[in-house]
Formats: sequence, structure tokens, C-alpha cells
Amino acid sequence: MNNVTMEKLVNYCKQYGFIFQGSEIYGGLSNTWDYGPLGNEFKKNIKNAWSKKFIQESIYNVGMDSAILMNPKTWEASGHISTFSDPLIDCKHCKTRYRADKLIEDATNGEVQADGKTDQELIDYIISNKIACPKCGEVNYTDIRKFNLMFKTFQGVTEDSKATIYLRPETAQGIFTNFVNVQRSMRLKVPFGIGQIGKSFRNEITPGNFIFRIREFEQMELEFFCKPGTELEWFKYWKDYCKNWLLELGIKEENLRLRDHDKEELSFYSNATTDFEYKFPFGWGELWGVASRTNYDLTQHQTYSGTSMMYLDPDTNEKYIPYVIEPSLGADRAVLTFLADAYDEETLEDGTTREIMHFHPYLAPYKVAVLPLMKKYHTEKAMAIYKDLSKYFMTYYDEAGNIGKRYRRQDAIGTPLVITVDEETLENETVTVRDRDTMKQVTIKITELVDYITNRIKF
RNA sequence: GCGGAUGUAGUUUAAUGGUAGAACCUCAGCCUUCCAAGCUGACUACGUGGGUCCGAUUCCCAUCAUCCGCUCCA
Repeated sequence: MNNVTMEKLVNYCKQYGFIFQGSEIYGGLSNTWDYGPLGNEFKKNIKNAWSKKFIQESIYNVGMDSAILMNPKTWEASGHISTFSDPLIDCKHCKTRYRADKLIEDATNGEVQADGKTDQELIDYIISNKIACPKCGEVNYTDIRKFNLMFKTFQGVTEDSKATIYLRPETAQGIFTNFVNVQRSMRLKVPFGIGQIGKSFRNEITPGNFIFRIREFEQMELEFFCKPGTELEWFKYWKDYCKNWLLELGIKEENLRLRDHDKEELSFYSNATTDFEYKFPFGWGELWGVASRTNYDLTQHQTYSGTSMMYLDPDTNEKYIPYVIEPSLGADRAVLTFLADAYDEETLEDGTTREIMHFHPYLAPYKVAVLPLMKKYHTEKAMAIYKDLSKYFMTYYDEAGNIGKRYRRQDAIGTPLVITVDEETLENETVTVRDRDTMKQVTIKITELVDYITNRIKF
């Protein structure tokens, strides 16, 4: 039974120390969330799982970690300074908000391209052609207001506008600008990829849905460079790779769908894009965008920086700017996905329900819990086992309350293995290990515990 | 940012123009030898700031936050 709602999920996260509202004691700050002890471990495990699959286990890929603050020219080249600021207008009559360019394009069925127009040209066009509000039919708009989706700040101690810099709105550009450095220093041959996990910032007009759309978020991005003409093969390759990652980590397939962008939806530089959508409690939402971006990014940086982004193919002696496949995954969205997917409620005999999390063991915040059966008799031995295991795994120790209650607590936070220390332990050096998924108990020698747990949590 | 709703312990809630009860949770003690048992006790709340009033958690205003629509695309 899994009738998870966002409300339940938010409450759950708070209750068990996964995610708290940001700045809570000061009344909060809109759409900021802090990861608590369990959420931090959980997210870390998700990032590690990504890194393991996409960097460690991929013969093609390497990792890096670029700076959040970059030379502002980066954003001119990437197009973020011009296209990341949407020209928004409101209908004064019915208060609906539109993007001025979209309004024109929709009204003319795409015949009028609004892309290159200035704000004044947009508003002039709307007024002179009497483009009515689709909702109420009035032609009565506010002026265009620009919302630059990039956070601005200042480098240096004075607020000198010449030193305006931006918090990066995506991690990708740090990879593109280091393309040559990484390729050379790692002696890489195309095809190869560079992956990165890091924070990005977007001044979203309307964030919401818990950690689904937040202004400060973390991305796990791969930029995969390949020879022009091979990009669609690699596009498929990485799509399958991404899907397998999700399924291997236990995501239910019925909650996942892949949606290809049609021609109208594609970005002008992309020749194929697929969104991985997950069925969140609030509806389908994008989790992972896989885009074939042609050579747009590297070409832009070559143009703006004057640095060659050409690759000399040693086999054919061809020179070309590689094409790029970009699977871009939101870490916080991944957290939400894995939380929602693992959430389960079990109805007990007395009619009450309890929460139980079926995390993949690799993702579980705690791998194992050590419980002395009787506080009075078994604490010392249990502590010794805890100390030993905690060298290898995130290990929980709990001696409060009766044993059943402590089992349930571990179920609620998704701990895959629970060890009970009892009289047998003191006599034979064995413990009882209970598996959350099978609910079976096995007796294991203390000396074999580390191997047993390692095997159980592998991914 | 706009329109609508909401705001009482960690959670779910009760009552009231005279500053608040409860249940579950949590913690401690007793008991208990494998799945939220029992007993005793303890902690914890009127989002924030103004205004009206002798007095406000309650009425009014503002603000902050959350939820639902408009915008999106990690």
C-alpha cells in the first residue's frame, strides 16, 4: 500500500531528520530546505551511487568539480545572460502572467519568431496587433518586466557594478570551459565524458513542491563528447544507462516514463532530448533531462574565448568540435524520487498505520542497527559490536524501549539490517540479523558480520 | 510576483476576548529475553510585528511561511 502524498512526505522528512525547512526559527525563507542527519546521508549515498555508475564504472568518463563563480563572459557565451531572462507581462484585467515572446508565438501559431526581438519590439507588436489575453480576451497589459534567473553578486568588497558576477545556473559550463584541460591532462580520446556534482542557483519565479523546484539546488551532470554523426547512438546509449541506474536502485518502472521532445519543444541547438519523468505525489515531473546538444556549447566558448575547442582525432587525423550528450539529473529531485518511491504504509492489526521505507540498501542512511535485547545484560557487548561496525558502515545504536519498538524505528528510516545482541551472543559470539525486506532472521558469527553486511548493501 | 485557502507542542487536534487541554511521538525510571505491551513521571505550542481593548491565541492590519491555480524543464 503506497498512498503517499506530499504532505506525508514532508512530515516524514521532518519527523525523522531527513529534511527541515530552511531558517525555520526565523519564520523560514521561501523554498529553502536543510538536509538533516538522515537526509544528508541519504543524499550523499545517492550522489555516490551516481558517481559510482557514471564515473567509477564507466570506462569513458572522468569526474571534476568546477567553481560556482565563473568569469561573466561564460554566461554571455552560454546564452544565459540573454535567454535566461524571460520577458514577462501580466494581463491587468485577469491578472494572468505570460511570457511576451510566447504570447506572440502562440497567437500567430509560431509564424512570428519573437526570439530576436527587444522588449520594446515585443510590447509594440502585442499592442499594434491587438494580441488579446488568451484567458479573458482583453488587450491591457503591464510593461515587460525582466526576471533574470541568475543570482547576481559582487566580486570584491565594494558593490561596483563592473565586478558583477553570477552564481552558476548550471554546472555544465564549468565542464565545457575545462574541456581542453581535462582532455589533455587525462590523455582522453573522444568519445569521453566529464561528470560533475555541484550546486546551481536559479531565481525561479515560482518554486515549489517541497524540494522539487528550489532556487538553490544540486545537479549531477555528465557532458559526454563524441564524434559528430555518432551522437544519436550515444544519446540512446546514455538514455539506457540512466534508466538502468534508476531501476537498479529500485525505482518502480511504472512510476517512470521517458518523454521525447518533439521538434517544437526542442531547444534550437538540440537535435534530440528526452525527459525522464517520475510520477511524484503531485503528478508527473521531470527528473532527468538527457539532451543531444550538438557542438553548440563548445563552439560558443571557442567563439567568445578565442580558445580552440577543436579535437584532433588521432585515428583519422580529422579535426572537429565534438558533439555533446548531456544527461542532467537534479540531486534534490533524485532524493525526492527515491523517498517517494520507497515510502510505504503498513496497516497493523489495530487499524493504525506505520511508515516503512524500502530504500535500496546502498542508499539507506544507516546500513545496520545494533540493538541489545536487554539493556541490563547486553549493552556492553552491543557497544563493542557497534564500535567495530561503525568503522565500516553508518551504524545505529539503540537501547531505548522494548525491542519491537526499536525494530519498527529502523523500518521507518529504511535500515536494511538490524542486529540483536542476546544471551547467545555472550555465549557463542553470534548475533541475530534481521533483514528488513525478507523479514527473515539469521544467526551470524560476529567475525563474519562485516562481510555479510558488505554483501547485502552492495550496488 | 498575481488570485484563493491556511497558520495552536515534533505530529494530529480541542477550547476560549481573561495567556491553553488531549492523543500519539520523544525522554527518564520500573518492568520486559525478539516486532510500537504495561506502570510512574518529565519536556514541549497559540508563525512574526503592529493596532483596537482594562486585557487578545481569539477581532483588525501588515509581514513571513505553507498549500492550490498562472509560470516551468534539474
